[in-house]
Amino acid sequence: MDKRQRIIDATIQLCLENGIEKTTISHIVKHAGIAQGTFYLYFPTKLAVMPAIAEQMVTIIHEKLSQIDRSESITMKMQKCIDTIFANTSAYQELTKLVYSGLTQTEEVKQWEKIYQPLYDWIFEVIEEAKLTGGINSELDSGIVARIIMGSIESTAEQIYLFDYAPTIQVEHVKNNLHTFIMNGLGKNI
Amino acid sequence: MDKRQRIIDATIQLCLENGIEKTTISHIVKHAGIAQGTFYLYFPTKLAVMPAIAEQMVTIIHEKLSQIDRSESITMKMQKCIDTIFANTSAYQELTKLVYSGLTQTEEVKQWEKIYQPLYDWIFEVIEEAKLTGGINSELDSGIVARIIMGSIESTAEQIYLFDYAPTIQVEHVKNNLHTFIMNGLGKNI
Amino acid sequence: MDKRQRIIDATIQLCLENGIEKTTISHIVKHAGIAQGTFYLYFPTKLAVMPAIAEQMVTIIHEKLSQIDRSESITMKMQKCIDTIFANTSAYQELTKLVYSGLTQTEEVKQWEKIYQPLYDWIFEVIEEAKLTGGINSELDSGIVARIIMGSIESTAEQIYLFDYAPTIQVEHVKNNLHTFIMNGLGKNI
Amino acid sequence: MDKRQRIIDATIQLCLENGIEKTTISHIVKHAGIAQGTFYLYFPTKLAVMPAIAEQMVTIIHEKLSQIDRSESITMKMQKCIDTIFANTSAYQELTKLVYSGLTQTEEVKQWEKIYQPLYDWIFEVIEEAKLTGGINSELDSGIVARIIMGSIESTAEQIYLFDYAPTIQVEHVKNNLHTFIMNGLGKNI
DNA sequence: GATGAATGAGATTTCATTCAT
DNA sequence: CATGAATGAAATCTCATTCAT
Repeated sequence: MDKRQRIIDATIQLCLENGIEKTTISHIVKHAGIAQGTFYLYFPTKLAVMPAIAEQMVTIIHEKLSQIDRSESITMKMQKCIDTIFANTSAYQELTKLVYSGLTQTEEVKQWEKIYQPLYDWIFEVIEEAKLTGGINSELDSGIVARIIMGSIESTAEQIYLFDYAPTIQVEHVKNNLHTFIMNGLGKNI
Repeated sequence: MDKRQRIIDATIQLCLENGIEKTTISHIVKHAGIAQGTFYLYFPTKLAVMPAIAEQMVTIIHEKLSQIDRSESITMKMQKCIDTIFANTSAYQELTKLVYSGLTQTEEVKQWEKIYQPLYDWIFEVIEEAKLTGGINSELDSGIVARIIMGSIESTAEQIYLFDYAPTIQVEHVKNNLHTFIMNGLGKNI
Repeated sequence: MDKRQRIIDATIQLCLENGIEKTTISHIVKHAGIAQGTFYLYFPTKLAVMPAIAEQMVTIIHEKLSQIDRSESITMKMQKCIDTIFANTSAYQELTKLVYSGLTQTEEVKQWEKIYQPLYDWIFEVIEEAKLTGGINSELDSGIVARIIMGSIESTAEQIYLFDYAPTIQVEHVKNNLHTFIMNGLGKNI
Repeated sequence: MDKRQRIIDATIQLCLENGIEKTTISHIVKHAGIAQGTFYLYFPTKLAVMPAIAEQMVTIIHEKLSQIDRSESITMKMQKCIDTIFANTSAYQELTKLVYSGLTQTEEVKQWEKIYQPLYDWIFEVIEEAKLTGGINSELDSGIVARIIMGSIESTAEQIYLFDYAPTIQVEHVKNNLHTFIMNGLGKNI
């Protein structure tokens, strides 16, 4: 019904199937079941749809993170955060690729920061809280470290699921290393 | 002389100037000073040039890392590694974007792992050596952590230079946080 | 007005002037006064226009045959049929060639039968009527003989006009032989 | 070994597989295992290979016709001629198509007459002999009728094998009609 | 004779964009 | 708001032909 949403859905599906380059507005409108001209009533270009897709994906992750019990330890929270990102990257491998290359291809790149904000905020809160409750003993800038952590989790997940590093069987081993590294990094247990 | 190299060079330069989308094969051949058809003798499509570019970029970084004195401490080496990646990402912002979206758009994705191998190996050696000389006291898997570290450095650099996070003035502050986080992560000073 | 018809007309005219090989889609659209992309809204390839042309040509011949008075003798009708096919092959030499090689080059070959049907039907009717009125005394299968006759007329006309057999001056002599042969073949005058 | 023959063979095979239009000199030389430039030492263009192919095909038919016993009756000879052409068209359906459209596409068309000469001559001799021995009582011009007959046999065979007329099961029925028609046409048995 | 990398004119094809309905 | 036929600039891609080796 909602034409805007139908455009987004069609774009996701087509890009997943054929890649961004080969997905054209003509294909999108055909797949969305709308007229050629209608596209332009909602988006100026094909790449302008990407932020909407990214937003949708970030929202999914954020919802999962929000369900984590606030009273849990930072160790546990970070564990679950890693699990969530890994699960998401695994499930939406191609979509992740899509969002990445979609965003990097345009001036929309700058929006990345804003779209990711909720995730950074979530980690930020976790760190700040841990600082207060003595969960960690860190001198680090929470805002910056939040980004570093999110980046390291994502890039590790990508290396595994997108770039084919390591047999899938070792995923747990990698996740454990990553978790230890991050907790160490935050100065936990010192 | 070498036509293949001239195609790669032209592709890099044009993509840096105008972005991937707007760089066409027609532009490339014109800039490379070769005939239209000659392009197809070396690459089947525009995107097929990307792995060659990625390789070249990794080579540049690797050469810089190789120049670091082997006798330096791991702390110093990691510092210089961060500096190198940041400098590179800053200098070749667009090329970085290019490599990223170029690689993710094709089946070549899987090559990424292989192309990056030299960089992972360099960090791996640094960690292993530090373990031996007592520079760090880590139980972590060096192969995995090498990838985590490289990922965290790159993603942080990208957030700064590509996604416009943080005013440039704070770059040193971010780098310090990143360095501390990594060294902590490795279990240094425990 | 009708873009499809304009494409067909332009294709015919250009192929008559320059041959099929040298007629390009670019030429066709220019001559038809439409945009390059418009061609592809109606036909996927140049050769896909051929069946439409064949149909048009058969229609022309069929109209001429239809004008022949039904009350004439089979001898007269066959004479006029020969004259019509010869005149047509002579006038549209290149178009005939075009239709032939156009149709044989694609999967459309099978359509030939269907397109030619009206001509076969016309001869079929003539033979059947002659059988009834005693014009001929033939045991032959009218459907099959209709095709044999049409084939012999066309191939003879082609030998003369396309393959340059016999000086033009002898055309009447050839036509007479052909007519006698066909009438004999049908068992006339026995 | 013989490069000329290898070009011809490659051209036949490739045209049978992909059609004339889509067969390029590049494909031919690759398939023939010779260098790009070598082609031009033997043929000026792709279509210039066609007469060589036609010649090859006509030679095959002519050899079969030559094996027919000279002492047989014209009725028998014509029967065997029909059988030979039908068998050939059936076996080399695609090659026939190829030769046809290949020849009609160029100025080489005029060579058709010359290439076919041996076949016309064979029928010519048969008719002339029959005239002498009283096998037929025809006033027709043997040279012209030879062409008419050959044309009618070929076009009928094509209708059956190329254009899909009539179920294969009726082939004998068609051949019988054709034979009767031709013998009648020649004035036999009057 | 034979080679095959290189050429580049020109063909096909695509597709974002418009605009009258 | 919505449509979709038409556009045409510009892209990709082909391929006959050449020529230095």
